[in-house]
Amino acid sequence: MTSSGGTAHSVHHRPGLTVSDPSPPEYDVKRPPVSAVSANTAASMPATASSAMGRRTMTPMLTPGRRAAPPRGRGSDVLRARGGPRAARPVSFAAMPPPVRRTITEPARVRFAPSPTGLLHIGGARTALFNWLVARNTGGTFVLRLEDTDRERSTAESEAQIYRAMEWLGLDWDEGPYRQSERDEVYADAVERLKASGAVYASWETDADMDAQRQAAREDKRAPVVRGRRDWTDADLARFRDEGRVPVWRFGVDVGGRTVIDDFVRGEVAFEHAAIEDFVVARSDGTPTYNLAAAVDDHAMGITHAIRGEDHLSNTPKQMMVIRALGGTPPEYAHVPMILGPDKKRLSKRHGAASVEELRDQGYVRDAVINALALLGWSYDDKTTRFTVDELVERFTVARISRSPAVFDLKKLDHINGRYLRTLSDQEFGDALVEWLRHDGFFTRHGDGTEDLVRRTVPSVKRKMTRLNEYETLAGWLFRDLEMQPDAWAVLEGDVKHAIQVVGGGLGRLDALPDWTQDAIKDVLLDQLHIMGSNARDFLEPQRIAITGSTVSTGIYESLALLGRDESLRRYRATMGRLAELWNA
RNA sequence: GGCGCAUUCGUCUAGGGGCCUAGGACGCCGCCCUCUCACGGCGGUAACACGGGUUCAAAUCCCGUAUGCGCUACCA
Repeated sequence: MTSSGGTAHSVHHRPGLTVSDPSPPEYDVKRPPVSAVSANTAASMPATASSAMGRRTMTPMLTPGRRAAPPRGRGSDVLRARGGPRAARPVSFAAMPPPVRRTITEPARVRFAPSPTGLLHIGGARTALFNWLVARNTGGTFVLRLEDTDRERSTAESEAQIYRAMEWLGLDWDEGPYRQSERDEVYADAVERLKASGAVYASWETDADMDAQRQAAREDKRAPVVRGRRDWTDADLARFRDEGRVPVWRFGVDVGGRTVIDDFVRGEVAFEHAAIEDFVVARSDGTPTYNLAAAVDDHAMGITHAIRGEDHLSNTPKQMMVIRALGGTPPEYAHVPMILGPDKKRLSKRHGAASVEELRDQGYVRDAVINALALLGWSYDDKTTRFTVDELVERFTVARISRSPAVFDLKKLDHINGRYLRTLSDQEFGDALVEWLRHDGFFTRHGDGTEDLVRRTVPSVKRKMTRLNEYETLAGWLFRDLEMQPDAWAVLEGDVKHAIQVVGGGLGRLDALPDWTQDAIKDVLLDQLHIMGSNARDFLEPQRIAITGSTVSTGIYESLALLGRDESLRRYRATMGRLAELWNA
């Protein structure tokens, strides 16, 4: 394998491009179910949120020398030419092996580095998940780092929300959270070293100067890059100082070079330096910019693999340059595709349940969300769509991350959520439901004593629910006095005479029923149905409405059993009363 | 404007020259089950962006075009 990342100017060779292997093609070799990674997961599988969850202590500054350099060898990379050699016959160029997709097998030190400037939305959560999966899968380390160098936009609430969302998802981090705002010395030190080596220079130009440069380049159809003058005379400098000008520090890009990223998901991506401007590394107030801080931290924290959104791809060469100028080796990169809203635009608050916490509030459960997130931009094979978290940990590999952006589909999440809920035992479902209802304030509204009743409804609601927030509409009628919903009343009102006959018939039989069990209720109602010669729907639907006031509820027999004899009969009579009133009017 | 990335059913995707008259899942439609809504079962609808090239053979490789997205800040 060539050195990934590639030094500037380096030429990259693909070993496979030289046709030298005469070994017979391995046709029909099914893709190995998983790459070698699963072997070492057993030991690292405490997938349950355990260790570092909530470990909020700040580990002090890390410096490059602090920990042993992580293994960088690629000897263990799985080189996998899918499908094997194409042609056994005359070797033509068209038969060259396909691009190799590597994966990560050695213990990886990865990081999730959100900027606390808003909600953790599903795009960020997905990135966090992928990193976490790689860490757990390889027996590596998951680092959480807050990129809060933008003091204006970073907020404590946002930071807290990120922690809450990650904890809910069970994405426990092993180190951190580090805050860049608390690592000033690290960046200052790095900038000093860059100054000393001449990698950066003071740029005295005004904003107007730079805008003019960019504008000129643009009109010239050239890359809109900016380069500061480095040949000011002493007199110039003296004048600037007199004027009170303060320089920014720019990275002096080696204009003739190029940087190649050997990306895990995109393959080799090359950038000519001529199109990269001398980017600012330290602002005039001395604070670091993103491209400096991110690079310095990845290096200082010994990050071996940077798995992040594709929006960072274009900035990657800058970060690689910084790290190299510091004498380091950049991490390897995997740029995952963006997640878009239904309108194919970048995800934002406008897109409904775009934040992780909103998903929870709407009654989606953790495992379903994880499952859905994992399938956004990643797949295991051509069939499998359900995964437990443990299975994801075992099977995830960056080699199977897709390259194109994905639209997040709530309908699909609904399906996964419902499917997941139905796999739970009644006990587990009850626990999840009660927890969610408590969080939603259900017991505040209906009283703490209702938990027992909620649990008794579980068998009736479980297979009907897709989201936990549907409980209220399905079973809410049980917890309040009879409230006739307009659409339900309309059904009875549509044929008052029939309604009176049918509801009255049901009431008569139930009133005389000796033992109030679901089976007995069912028998007697069905018997009455036959006696009246009515069809099931015409007879049974009014019964539901009579006691629930709704057209949507748990099953009718179950509902009556749950309500209890006295309350059921009371509601029947109330409904009959209203019907009689209407009839007499 | 420059640079980069991407493009398979409405959506998520499988696919890496012949296993593809393109597979799965969600959605949608129909049927069955049925006390509503669901669930479940069965069946159906629907895609290789376009144009060239390479090849006996292209969804797959190459080139171009189009479109979308990203970066292009003293934002991250």
